[in-house]
Amino acid sequence: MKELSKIYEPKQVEKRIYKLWMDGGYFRGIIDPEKEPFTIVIPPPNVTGQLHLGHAFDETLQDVIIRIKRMQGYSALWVPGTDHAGIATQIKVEEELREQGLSRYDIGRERFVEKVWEWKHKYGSRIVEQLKTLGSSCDWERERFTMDEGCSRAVREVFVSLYEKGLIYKGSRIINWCPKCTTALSDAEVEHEDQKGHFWHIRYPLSDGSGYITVATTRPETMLGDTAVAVNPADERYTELVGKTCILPLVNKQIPIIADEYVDMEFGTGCVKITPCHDPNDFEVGQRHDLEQLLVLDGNAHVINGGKYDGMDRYKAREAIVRDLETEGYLVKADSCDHSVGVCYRCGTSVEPLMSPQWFVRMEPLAKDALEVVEDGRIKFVPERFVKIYSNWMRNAHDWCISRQLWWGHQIPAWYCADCNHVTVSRSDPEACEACGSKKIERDPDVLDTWFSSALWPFSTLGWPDKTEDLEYFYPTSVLVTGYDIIFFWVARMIFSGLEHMREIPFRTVLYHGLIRDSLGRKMSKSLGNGVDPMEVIEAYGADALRFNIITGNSPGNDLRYYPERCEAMRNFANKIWNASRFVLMNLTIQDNALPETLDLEDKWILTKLQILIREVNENLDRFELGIAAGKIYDFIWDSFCDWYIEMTKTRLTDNDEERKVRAQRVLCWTLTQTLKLLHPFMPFITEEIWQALPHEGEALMVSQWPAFDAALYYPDEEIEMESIMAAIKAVRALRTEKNVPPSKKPHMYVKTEKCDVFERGIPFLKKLAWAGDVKISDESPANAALMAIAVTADASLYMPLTELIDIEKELARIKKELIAAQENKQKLEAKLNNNDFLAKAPASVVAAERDKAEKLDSLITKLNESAHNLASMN
RNA sequence: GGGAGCAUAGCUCAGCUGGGAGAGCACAUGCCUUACAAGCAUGGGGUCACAGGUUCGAGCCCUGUUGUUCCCACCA
Repeated sequence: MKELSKIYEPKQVEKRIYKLWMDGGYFRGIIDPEKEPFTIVIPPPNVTGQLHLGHAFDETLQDVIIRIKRMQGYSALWVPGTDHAGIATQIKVEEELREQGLSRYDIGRERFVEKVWEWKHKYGSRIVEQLKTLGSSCDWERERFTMDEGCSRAVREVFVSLYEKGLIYKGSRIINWCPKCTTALSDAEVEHEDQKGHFWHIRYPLSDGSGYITVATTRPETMLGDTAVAVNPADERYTELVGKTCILPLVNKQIPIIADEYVDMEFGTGCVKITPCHDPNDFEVGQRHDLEQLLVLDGNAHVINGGKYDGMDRYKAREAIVRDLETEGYLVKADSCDHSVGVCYRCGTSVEPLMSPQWFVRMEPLAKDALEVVEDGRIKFVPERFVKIYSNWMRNAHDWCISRQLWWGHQIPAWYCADCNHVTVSRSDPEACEACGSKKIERDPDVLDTWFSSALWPFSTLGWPDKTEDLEYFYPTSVLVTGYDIIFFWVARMIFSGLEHMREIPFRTVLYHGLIRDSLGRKMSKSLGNGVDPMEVIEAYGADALRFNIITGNSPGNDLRYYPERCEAMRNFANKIWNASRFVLMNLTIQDNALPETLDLEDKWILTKLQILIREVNENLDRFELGIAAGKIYDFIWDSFCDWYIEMTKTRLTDNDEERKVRAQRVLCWTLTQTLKLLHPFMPFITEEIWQALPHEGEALMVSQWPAFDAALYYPDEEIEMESIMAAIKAVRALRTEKNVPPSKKPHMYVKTEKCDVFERGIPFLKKLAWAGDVKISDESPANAALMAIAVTADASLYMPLTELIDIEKELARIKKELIAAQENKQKLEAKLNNNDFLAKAPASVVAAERDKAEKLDSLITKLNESAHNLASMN
């Protein structure tokens, strides 16, 4: 490394280091009764997907956490895996087929599913490789797939057992149907967007010829399926119409006029057309009034049972029906209006509510416990505000439609008997109907919602339904890290599934993160073309830079804007560490890595700063404040270690005194090592690379011990002394900058202070860091003070004979500015200290601290006044 | 219709259980000070959205207002 370039080149390091970890087997989760387990299961990315920045965000957070826990001595396990992603994957394969002019029906189910498996084998490893590139320390020997043998068995077991408990049922209900994906969707899979539309007012003639009743609708095409018109029973306008019938225009069918509480008298005309098969409310009304059910749209959203409109697409039918209504004089008016339209979350097509026989999970019995464990804190949400969102959903969750009219997925284990209609639901494929023994049974063609298998992920990946050792040891998992956008899809369902099947929560804490947006705050999407490929970022800046960019400045639950410039800054940081380490190595003559027996002032200072850092970082990490922790490590390395400590050691490293030299080396090396440990979870590659080059014990940084606060290395007095010298150095630098004095000019310096012994020890630093020539320390003012420039701190006045360079006016102005600021501060403090309320009510420590500040300020003001006076006399 | 988040420097964002406003980038000035110019030093720049309240003390807690983003919702 000593020979290596001035610039850190991640490309030459990352692959090699990852291999070192893999070869060492450090990622393996090992069952060890002596240790406490710490488990994370990965939110499985789509098996055929590509890593995007959202994944990078998610995985980085998990990797940071698992690496910290591993170093803290837990038996850490991060279970990786991928999701079969029903619709998404099926669509991709269908697209490929389409390029050959084929549809899935052309090749048939069996061949199609084979093709998807081929696709999975072709692309399934891509995302895994990308995760590795990012540095993810997953236990790859435990990698799982939602459709692998074990997970499939878990799915089957869960389905059958829920069915047996009556928690899964099949029924004809209104579901959300995507005409493009030609499948049912769950409520969670429907997104709502406001669209401009019309509110059509349509006259339905009364059968007895006594007039009309006017209804209003945004979807006139559904009138083909109307089987009633409803009014509110309390609505006096229509009381006498209830019980009569009216004639459905265009269809010329008599339908009843009924009274139902559901109707809002204030809204529209107060009359509602009832279409039981195409609207959830109307369905309910229909049930209450025993209305006829008439389906008028098929799976492609083409009209059926609609006479001359049959075969028309739903929008074409709407146009035609409106036109006909107008021609025939039934259309009263068409108001423009905004209304909320449900669209498929996959393809964006407007979903069609329609009645269809589907499988459902009964939510009410499952929701109760799931609600409780989150509300009573057995499962902790970070940040807490998501509890409310979760509770609200869980309280109002409708039954979950789990059947999908797809081919790729877990096929529902239900067989229908052609002879007796009995449904056989079974853990193993049946030969015959369990009720009548008939062999004429046929399996339900539908598959399960992808999220049905994801819901089992925390325990199916650990071997359930078998009672495995993994399950025994690693379940419940410790932290789940995921985006707040899938609380309902995934988190909620894992919680009730864990409780139902394991009788135990699936995880103790859920750490939510936000979405990654582009630099303009927009969601990253294919259509906008604003997506950023993490692989390209890693190629350009390195995985560590990407990781650090993502972690710093983000707080739990908040969205993150991605800024390429920030990656550059983080790359620069990596380079900074690289060069600091090069410096340490260049000067290193020792073979072991231990602190020296004697410590100098600056050593005690940096060690104290390090202890403070360790304490704070650990506190932040306990609260999942990863960004704050990372920021503090950044500051320590760049400011404390590089800009100050390394510079300070230079005075010793060039010394002839061998003992002093080695002391500096030891503290440098030890401090760097501790710092690398703290930084490792965030920037694993560069830290490991450097650590390997430093004198060390053990095989790898990633399995070394995490730093703990050590009171024996905490020297608060020396810290204050050193900071006092540093303040003097800063003041001198400022003065020199003010006067444009280059570092090459090294004037004599005279320090007047009451802390002579401290400043005696500071002489080398004043020479090195404040570019002083000879330095004299005294508690008296120099004889020729009037001819000198003065820098002032609370503990010292520093005089330099720079008369010829001084612009006295400017200097006076500067000092006066400083004086005014100090006096203002003093006034505020005085006010506080003269306030009896403050003295009486504020904690004693705060009062003492304020008094201390006041004393320091007094001293500073005196000195500034002195300087001003001197300068004025020179003028 | 219900709920939540956000509003802090030119930009993007931190800011812990209330105790003198921070970082990165950008900007200005000066430095090749033999680890690093992807660097060093120094500096300018903020009515913490607005209005009340609680408190000895508010960016932080409470109430309201405005702007903005998002989530949920079966008024056709």
